[in-house]
Amino acid sequence: MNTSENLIEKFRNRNYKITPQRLGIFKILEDNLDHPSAEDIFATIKKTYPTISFTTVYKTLDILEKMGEVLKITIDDERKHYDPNTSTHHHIICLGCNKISDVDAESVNPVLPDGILQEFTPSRYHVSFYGTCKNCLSKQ
Amino acid sequence: MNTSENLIEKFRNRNYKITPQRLGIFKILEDNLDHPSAEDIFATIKKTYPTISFTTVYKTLDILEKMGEVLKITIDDERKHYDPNTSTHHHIICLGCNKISDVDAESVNPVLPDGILQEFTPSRYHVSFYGTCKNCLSKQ
DNA sequence: TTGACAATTTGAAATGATTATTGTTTATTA
DNA sequence: TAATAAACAATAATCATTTCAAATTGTCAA
Repeated sequence: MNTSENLIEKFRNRNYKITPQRLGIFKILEDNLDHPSAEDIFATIKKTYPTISFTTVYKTLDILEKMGEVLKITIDDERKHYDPNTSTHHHIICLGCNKISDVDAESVNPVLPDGILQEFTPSRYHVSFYGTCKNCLSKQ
Repeated sequence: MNTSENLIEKFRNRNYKITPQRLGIFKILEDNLDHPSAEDIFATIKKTYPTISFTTVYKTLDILEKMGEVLKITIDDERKHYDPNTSTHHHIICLGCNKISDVDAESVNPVLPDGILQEFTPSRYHVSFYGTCKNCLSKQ
């Protein structure tokens, strides 16, 4: 989980420029546990920079993902979500409202069978839990 | 894993009509371990029914998914894949060529922490492994 | 076996997320 | 403060998937 200062430093090291827009996106991501979509981030930063374009948001998120500073989560059918917590952990999504919460990594201990290990060199894994959140359950 | 006959029976029970197109899709899915995308299925069935439309393929897959007869897999960023094996199991995808293979369920034993269980009622889970397949590894 | 009808198929157009292009603006550094 | 390379905003394009409105067809009762 990076601070904005962290990301500024890392961008500098790679000769990426620090623009107010990028800084704004860093700040939104800092300590963010909400797993925002690109659209969520766009909507939030638009309050500060009303002229920012979607392209800038996607571009910045793309750089961050390639640098390994955010995870792109594919648990939701509809759209991708971004997570600044890049340490191994997992997610549960509500099938009613699509709310995503973190699940600690300790709860899972996957072992790949030999057959797979002969065919693949694994690099990481992610567990998607599906369920219904308290709020959606009460509405049913 | 359903046979075509199985699916015909289940469609009959729900008063869904058995059309040649649908039957063709059932046959493609039967014993299919390739995790085809909608496009893959479309391309295959087009050989038998050259006039079939993409809409029919999506519609049929949608019915099958809602009936619980196929799983829609979201492991691949680019597109969804369909799996006629609906028993709990997991997948590994090659980051090079997007090839997807099955991973037996026994290899994984996730336990949700209490905090999550107070917020969510879980219904299922799926583990996505990411790695590189033998073939792609040799090309690097 | 046929006819009626509702369900299905088709093809075209729409959608929504994401990416590419282009000309303008800006962060950086000398 | 000017030079310049990078990033910006706007717009258009792309791609997977959905929607929609005829035209067609599977099914079942007569």
